[in-house]
Amino acid sequence: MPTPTVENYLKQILMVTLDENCAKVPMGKVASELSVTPGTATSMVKKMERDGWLTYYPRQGVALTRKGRKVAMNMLRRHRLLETFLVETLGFDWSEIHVEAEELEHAISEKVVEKLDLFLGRPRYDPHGHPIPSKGGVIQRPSSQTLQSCKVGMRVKIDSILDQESDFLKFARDKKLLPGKEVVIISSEKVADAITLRVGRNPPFSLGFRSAEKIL
Amino acid sequence: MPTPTVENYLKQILMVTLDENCAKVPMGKVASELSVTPGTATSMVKKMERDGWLTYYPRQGVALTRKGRKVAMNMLRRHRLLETFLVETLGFDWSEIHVEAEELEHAISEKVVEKLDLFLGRPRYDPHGHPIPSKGGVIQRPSSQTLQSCKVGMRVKIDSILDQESDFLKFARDKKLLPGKEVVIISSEKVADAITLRVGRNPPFSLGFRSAEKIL
DNA sequence: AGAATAACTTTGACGGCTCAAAATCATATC
DNA sequence: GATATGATTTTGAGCCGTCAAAGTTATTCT
Repeated sequence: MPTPTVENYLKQILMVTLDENCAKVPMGKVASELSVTPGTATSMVKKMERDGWLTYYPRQGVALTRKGRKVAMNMLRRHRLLETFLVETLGFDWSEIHVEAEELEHAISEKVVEKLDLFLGRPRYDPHGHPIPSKGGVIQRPSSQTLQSCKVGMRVKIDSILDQESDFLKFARDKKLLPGKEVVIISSEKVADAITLRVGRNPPFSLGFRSAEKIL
Repeated sequence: MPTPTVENYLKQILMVTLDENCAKVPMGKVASELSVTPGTATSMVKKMERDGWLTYYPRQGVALTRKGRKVAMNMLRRHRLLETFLVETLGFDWSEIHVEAEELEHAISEKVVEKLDLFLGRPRYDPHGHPIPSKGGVIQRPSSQTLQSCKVGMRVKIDSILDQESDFLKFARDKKLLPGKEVVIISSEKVADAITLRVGRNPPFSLGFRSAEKIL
């Protein structure tokens, strides 16, 4: 039932609640996130409340209803599945896929989503390492941060490695960089785009940021 | 620049001209083809004329302009490429794909179309057996080929001339280059981008490849 | 020709989504 | 507490694509 525009509002609102971890998303955020004037956001949000997608607390923000959240999750699923497809199957580069997926996610039917999911081997993470919600709308809570975002000196436990590339996984195994292990961050240079770390007593080694993003 | 709706009108109009082989598509046909009321079709068509997509002959029908035809061909290409993908890659049944492709064709970017074409191995026919227009907008007419693709020395019969431009048609008439006539290919120089041919006993003359593409 | 019918166009209206600009409210500051 | 600043809401407007219904023109059939 939702129009593509509503789907976009829903998805964007969900993404903010998700990574801001707050209950109400303020209108300003909604507007900027959707690149729309504040007035537009307000009127749109009112219509969406009228249609039961969210509840609107004037001058405070919005929160998705159960119904809205379900659709939003589904959009996220589509988006991430499509991104995976674009990279994995069509050979797109990381950087270009977001916009493409943004368009396609509204046009793709549930049936196609399913077939795509199957074709891709029911992936759990998209090329950025973000978890793909299941059909039912359940999402793996990151509950952890990427290695890239850790501060120097921190001692952290590896939760999971998002990359599927066998080369990378092999490398990680060599370095004992495995789920459950504890590592110490020795340095993290933004300019050099590299992180140096040590696992237990093994010799230290470095990782590019791109790789570091995949470690939780 | 065209909106999805305009793209639909364009594609549908092209399809009618193509398989009805008539120059002007009557408004009734436009309306029914797009499942809108006649009034809607009229007003839409007027806007489209204003924007240069087609020319509108009141109470007679519409004909695509060069610009409109180009976009329409591109839509056809997308549609058929997508249908091929849905069947070939995702394992859909050929009966269900039309509606799906109809939605996706508006959302898919040129870049994705290209990658998809490559991924599918640049297919020439879709699952229904319809020819897939090339990137340039050329469509293989069933049972005929473009003049451009003929070998030197071949003697071929003109099936039809795709261009609507009166200048070109006048030129063709002068040269007796008409449907039904037989022509002999005298030379075909890829580097010079020209084909020389003779119609019957008339003096030979040359055609650029661009023009030659329009002769089946 | 005259009338009936079919094809097409006009008119007036609406819902979706958007903007700019003015009005209002909430908060931080002095 | 009064005020300035920033966030939000309201108002008035416009474009797109659509419909229903009334009006016009062409065509066909006696």
